[in-house]
Amino acid sequence: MKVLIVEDDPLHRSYLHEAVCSALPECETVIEAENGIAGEQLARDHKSAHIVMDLQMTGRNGIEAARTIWKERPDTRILFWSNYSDEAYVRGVSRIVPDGAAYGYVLKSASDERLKLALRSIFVESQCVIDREVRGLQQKSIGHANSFTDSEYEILVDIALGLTDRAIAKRRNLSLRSVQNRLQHLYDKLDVYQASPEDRLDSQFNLRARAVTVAFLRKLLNYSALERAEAELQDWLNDQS
Amino acid sequence: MKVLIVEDDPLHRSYLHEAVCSALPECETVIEAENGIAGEQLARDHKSAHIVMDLQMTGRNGIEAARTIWKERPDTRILFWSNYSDEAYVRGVSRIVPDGAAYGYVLKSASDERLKLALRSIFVESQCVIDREVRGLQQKSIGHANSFTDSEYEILVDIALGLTDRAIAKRRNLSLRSVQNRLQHLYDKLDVYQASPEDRLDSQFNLRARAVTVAFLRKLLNYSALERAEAELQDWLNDQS
DNA sequence: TCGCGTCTTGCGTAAACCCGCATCCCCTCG
DNA sequence: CGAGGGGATGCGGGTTTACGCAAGACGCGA
Repeated sequence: MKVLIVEDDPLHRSYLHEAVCSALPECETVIEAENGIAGEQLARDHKSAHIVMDLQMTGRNGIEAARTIWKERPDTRILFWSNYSDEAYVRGVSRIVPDGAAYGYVLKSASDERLKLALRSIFVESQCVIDREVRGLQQKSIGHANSFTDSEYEILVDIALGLTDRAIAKRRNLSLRSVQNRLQHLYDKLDVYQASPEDRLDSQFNLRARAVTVAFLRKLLNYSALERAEAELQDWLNDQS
Repeated sequence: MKVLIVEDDPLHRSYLHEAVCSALPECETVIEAENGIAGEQLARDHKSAHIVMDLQMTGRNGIEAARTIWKERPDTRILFWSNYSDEAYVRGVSRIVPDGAAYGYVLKSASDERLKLALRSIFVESQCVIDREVRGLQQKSIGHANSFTDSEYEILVDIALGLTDRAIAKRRNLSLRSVQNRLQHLYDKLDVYQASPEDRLDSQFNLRARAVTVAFLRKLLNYSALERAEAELQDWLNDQS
């Protein structure tokens, strides 16, 4: 068995290395990459390797790297090991995982035990292991109450990128009014309407900008999500030319 | 000599602990805190302690913690040890450092040597040690060309929070037009006007939202800055009531 | 096949934004 | 002390947003 570790923090990398060796005695090779690009390359070079991947890396982040790796070899087993359980990450991951792939998501705050167990479950038993906390988010993200549908999330990203209603309409193939319609749903769900109930009507807030802010504060969006979205946007803009 | 370490990642914490012991043999006590709140408390309990602090922590982050610590004891020596050199962090730190205080800012990517040298310089020699890369930012942030004045930064934060022009005017004691004036300067500097020169005039972008986005992508803003700004905003809103 | 909820569109309006043009005020520099 | 530059304001108007109202469109069980 081979394991590829993709993690940019040297301390965490060596900790992982040790954890892998101790949890998987049958593993004879451990390879390390310190960023997403190198990780993709090494994954190509070592076709049979299982992967442990950090999500937050500078440059090419874990989600992007995982996407290209899975694109080339969908049955790769990947364990995401992250500091955070931002909804943006969780959503990002579940958006790219191929059907039937075995993968995992454990938080860095988890105990040694938990990490080792996850390593064995995924790489030996081919089981999915999702951290309880992350799982909670996924559930909520599907159960419709107070959570976000894909179309709402989509439009959230679009305004976060700074597109106009018109541009969104063009991009998503909708009428102007539909875009605005979706926006209203978004505003409702994000509860952007200032907590001041019987306060004066001057709402103080620019709904569009405020929506992005509260999404950020709620971890619905984060830097990495924005970065990816911006890249996609640029692609689209080029196609448009 | 006493040293207080404030850092939420256990691996980094123990690494720091070791670095401190080896760089400062004269240090007889090392105390650890795993978040900002605990850090503030321990700083109160150990008046003479020097501090090494992480910036990015969940809950109360390093900048907030440092601010209250410095408020109570302005001559405390603090070494910030961070993963990033986002302009938002650099700006946040230099905004709160008291006159004449000895402090430091080194990146986690720095070598052992660099870290140990910084520890000795600050805690023994009372010198300021700013990482070269961070220093670069600070300079640029003062040299006016293509950098941001405080008033521009201020209004950037305000729109990032989602305030309307009117609300900003009230908050900053400006006329509506002045707010819009500053906004235009901001848009200029952020170069929000779509890179498409001779492209069709439909600018695709909602300037206000786009400005926030590019500020984020350029690390002029980050989560922690938003969080702080939001807290200040809430205070202000309450005063308004 | 009917009925119902959800999503999409149009129309129309009031409010918020973006911004060129033109004063004023204040500070600095020669 | 006068010239010049930068920021604060007013005025005016063209755009874009936010959103109520209402008519279709689509899908899905009874």
